[in-house]
Amino acid sequence: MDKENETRRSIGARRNPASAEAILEAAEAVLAEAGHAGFSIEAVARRARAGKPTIYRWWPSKTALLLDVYQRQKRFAYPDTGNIEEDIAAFLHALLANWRNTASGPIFRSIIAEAQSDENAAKALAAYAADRRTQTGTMIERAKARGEVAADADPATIADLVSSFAWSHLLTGRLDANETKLKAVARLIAQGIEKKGDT
Amino acid sequence: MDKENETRRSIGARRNPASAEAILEAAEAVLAEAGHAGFSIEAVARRARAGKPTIYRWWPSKTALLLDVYQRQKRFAYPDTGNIEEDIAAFLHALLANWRNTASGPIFRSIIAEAQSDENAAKALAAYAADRRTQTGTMIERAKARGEVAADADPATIADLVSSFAWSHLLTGRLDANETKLKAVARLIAQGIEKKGDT
Amino acid sequence: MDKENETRRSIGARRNPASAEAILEAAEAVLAEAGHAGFSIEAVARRARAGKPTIYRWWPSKTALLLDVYQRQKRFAYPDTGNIEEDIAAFLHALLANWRNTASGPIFRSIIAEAQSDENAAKALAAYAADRRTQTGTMIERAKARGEVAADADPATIADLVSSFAWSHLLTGRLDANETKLKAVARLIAQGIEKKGDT
Amino acid sequence: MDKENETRRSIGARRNPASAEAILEAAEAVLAEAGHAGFSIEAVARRARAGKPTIYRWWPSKTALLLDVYQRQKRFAYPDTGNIEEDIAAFLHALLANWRNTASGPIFRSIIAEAQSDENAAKALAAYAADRRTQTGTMIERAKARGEVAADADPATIADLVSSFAWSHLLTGRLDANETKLKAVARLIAQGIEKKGDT
DNA sequence: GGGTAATCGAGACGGTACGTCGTGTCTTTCC
DNA sequence: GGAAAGACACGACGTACCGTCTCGATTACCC
Repeated sequence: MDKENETRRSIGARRNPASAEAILEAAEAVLAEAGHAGFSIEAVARRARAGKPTIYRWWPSKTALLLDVYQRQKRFAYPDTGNIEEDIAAFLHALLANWRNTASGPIFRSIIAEAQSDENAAKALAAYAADRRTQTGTMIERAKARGEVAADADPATIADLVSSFAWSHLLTGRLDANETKLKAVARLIAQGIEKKGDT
Repeated sequence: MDKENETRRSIGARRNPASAEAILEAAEAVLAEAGHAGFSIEAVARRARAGKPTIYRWWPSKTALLLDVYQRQKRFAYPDTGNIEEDIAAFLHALLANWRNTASGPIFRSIIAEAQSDENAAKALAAYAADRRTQTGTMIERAKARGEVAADADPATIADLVSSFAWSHLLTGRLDANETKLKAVARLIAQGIEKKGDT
Repeated sequence: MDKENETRRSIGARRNPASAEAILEAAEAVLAEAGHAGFSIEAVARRARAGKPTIYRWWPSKTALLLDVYQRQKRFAYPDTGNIEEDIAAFLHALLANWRNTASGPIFRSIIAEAQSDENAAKALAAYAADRRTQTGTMIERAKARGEVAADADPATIADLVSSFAWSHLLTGRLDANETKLKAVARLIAQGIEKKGDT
Repeated sequence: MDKENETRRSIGARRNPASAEAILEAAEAVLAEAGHAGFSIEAVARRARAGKPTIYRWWPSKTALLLDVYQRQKRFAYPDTGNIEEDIAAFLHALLANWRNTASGPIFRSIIAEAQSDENAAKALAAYAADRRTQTGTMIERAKARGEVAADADPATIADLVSSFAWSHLLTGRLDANETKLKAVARLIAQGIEKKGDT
């Protein structure tokens, strides 16, 4: 915090980690305070007391910086309650709460927005989303192993459905969805994929 | 098209429909050719051979213009097959096809992107999405009336789940989702909301 | 004043004097309040509750309107004290006071400014200034008749010198020139043109 | 001239003299070609192939730019003939000739016009005019030292009278005043301020 | 006394310029 | 050779006026 109240100088012919750090922190702060609209390289440079070229040297585009900032965000742990319906409900609850209470919500909104016009952002987002689906899919796999889920249910598809629901709430400013609704959705999906009792 | 190769004039103290038309057409063309990134009021004005103030007079923001363009594009009938699972599958299929095959897909992507930074866009999008959920909800209501759906299932929530799935495919460039996956999702949701007891 | 609180209507196929009057009054008021910078046809039309075309119909340009407004201004009487030095001093005093205390100062500034780019204004101003020089010249003629002034002194040139001095004070915001300075200038000129006592 | 047919670049974190030069040249050219009415920052920027912000960075207002252009133009030596009447005549002659034969005349007209609406221009012009009066006043001071001028004559006031006469001729398109008239004015003023007693 | 013609207010139209902001590139100076 | 600093050309932003137009209504004049 106060270690950077003085001007940073070059530390020789190599990247200054303090600058990189300051820039990422500034980017996060700007995003949290001013949102995607106020997020500009200029604003980040001003806030980080860094030169614009320093930013451009290490991040080729606004999108690259956004993605880096997002990577720094901590992720929550996947719930494992032993019951798929409760798992899904807890997952949705934790995801929305995380987006609502940390800087990661605005950041992820920005990335999605950016991905609609920027090719690199689009690729990065697609890759990230696919990875998330796989991760979330393991939750379903576990339930399948427990015999809760029908054999023909595709974990990635189900994960897709769950996170799509979360995304649309993020993108339309509905992160404060009430608990009842989340539970209803969890039940709906759990019921939709449940193993029919050997009928 | 060629009926307006001359300069448009004022037609008195009221809106000139020819200008409105030209602006919407130009907006659509600019969006199609330059994408969301290249979409600016200036570019639209140039293309439409209209003055910037004329655009600002009738559309308070870039987003308002985008939404108008989207409304012009989207022509979409809700399916009614007499079976909720087929209805959902057909709905998803038609929606993704519409986004994929017309200009409406890129336009809607732009609107969502815009809504992440612009407050007015956010409001406009939220209102639009809520309206869509209600519309789509009627599909569920019909099924409920037919006795296909459990009494405690909330049509808006189910519509939300369905359209969220479509949105996330739009936003991550997966409009070419294969038929099997769409059918699987439709079955999953139909099963998740089906009326018990009749089994 | 209150005779025009209602919307003026056409009075048939002829100029409505009430409109002309309202426009000239509004122009004068706008000029007095906002100065040359804030003087626009739009502002005058708004203030006069008149349509812009009504103004353009009767005054082809901003300059024409300005000139008309200036013509409406009352002019002061030329002093005649029986002594040329006092006449000049009184003339300068009255002219500067008139410009300072009435709307005519800002208006005349505007006309001079306008005349620097507008050809018509330039012609009108040149004609007006020449006329003024002739008028003021009569003051000198009288003195000549009284034997105060040398025979070879050209009244128009002297009037030119006097009014130039006033103009430059108007144009550089020095209308509040102190009395002593005006008197000194009057004495200087009077001395410069005095009949040398038959020496 | 042709050394800058390519785009100018930044030369680091300091003012690029080539840009300043190009802007001043462009401003002069625009003024010469389009006159005061067609003189806009946009036009200058276009012509100079410079960005508008570059102009605004160094010249806070249109007038500041105009004044700079005027300073570049005006090269003017004060006459010193050893006789005040001849000095004044030569000064007037040289000043009007300079305004008539170089671009400085139209430019100064523009500045005066601008000063009638723009507050900053007014201040800049007032300061400039006061400085000129002081400069011209030294001509009178010299004559005073030679014993040509009465002790109570104020150099600044006399300079004011002389330059006012020149201004009014500039502003009303009378720069081609004949020599006789200028001489008459010079004699008038010289006579008006001459030291008495020595007669 | 009915039709015509010119007037009125209103305000939209295509434009141009305003002054500001952000973009990504460049160069110098300091470490 | 990295870093801060900040100038550069560019172009979009949203606003204010420009001068022109077309409207619907309102009379006065002329046949």
